[in-house]
Amino acid sequence: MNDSTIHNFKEILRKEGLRYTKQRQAVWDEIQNSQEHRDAEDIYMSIRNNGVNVSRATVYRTIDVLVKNRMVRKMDVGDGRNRYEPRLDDAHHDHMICIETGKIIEFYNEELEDLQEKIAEENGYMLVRHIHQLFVKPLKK
Amino acid sequence: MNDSTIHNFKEILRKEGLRYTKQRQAVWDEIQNSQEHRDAEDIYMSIRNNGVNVSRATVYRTIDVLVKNRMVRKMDVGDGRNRYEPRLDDAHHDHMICIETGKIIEFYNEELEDLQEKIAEENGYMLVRHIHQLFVKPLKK
DNA sequence: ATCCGAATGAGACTCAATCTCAAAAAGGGA
DNA sequence: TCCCTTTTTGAGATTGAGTCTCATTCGGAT
Repeated sequence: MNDSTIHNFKEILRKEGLRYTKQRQAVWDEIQNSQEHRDAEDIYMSIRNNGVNVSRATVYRTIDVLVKNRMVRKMDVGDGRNRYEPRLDDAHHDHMICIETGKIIEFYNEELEDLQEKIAEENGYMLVRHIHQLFVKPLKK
Repeated sequence: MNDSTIHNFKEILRKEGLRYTKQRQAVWDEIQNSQEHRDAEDIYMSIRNNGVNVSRATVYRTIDVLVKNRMVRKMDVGDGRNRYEPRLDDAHHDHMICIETGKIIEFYNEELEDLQEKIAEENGYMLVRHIHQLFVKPLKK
């Protein structure tokens, strides 16, 4: 974590009328510091292993704030546990999930993004957000 | 339901080594007869209201068989309850969900389908299946 | 009609996520 | 700094979709 991110995080808490606590900071640090796609239990355990006392309730509550403020992205990979990743830049991407290894690959394709907006508009709607996951398996060599 | 669908359903049960029961038929009838995107509880309640005694366990178990045999499509709309719809023809489509009304609109776009395969291949993978949902709101007039 | 393995169903169980509420902590004021 | 009010925390209870258990019932081949 660096000064600017602490600052931003505090700003968001202020904007939301929430107090700054070490538990909330720990949740944001934990998500921010590992650029992976982690579930809540994983985040919870890591924080505890780092010596910060925190409860699952607080982890979930803080994640909600972070998601609402677009600092964290929540993704449903279809196995019943949501995964979270930091939105360090604002660059959007979707995910490809290997059904053999469980590996998650990020991808971004401009044409795909444009096409989705076009489809929504053709139906009289405006695109707000989307879920897009490709379940794949390795190409045979 | 008509003769050909009963026939197909029985064929599938036979292929799977499963017996034909009125509960299994009732689940398939219920999904097949309403072309909507319904959750398991809804399907379960409708069958009971039609006077057929069935349990949730049987509803879920039968849905699994139908999904496996591509007679029913399972969709995760992200609210924790899966929705099911009959695959009457084999035509694939994705969904657009209006965040204001909850309405679910089906769409299909060839270009989009091709693009997804291309993206998977560019990354060394083969596309197996995908989840694609557009969350939209009505265009202002 | 009989028989035996498969199917059913009531309710227990799982597990991620949410809720409860007493106790602890934040932070503004003096 | 200490006080005081309000918010936050956390342990454990609760929820809810979906799965599992196992005694009982049923399908269907012979």
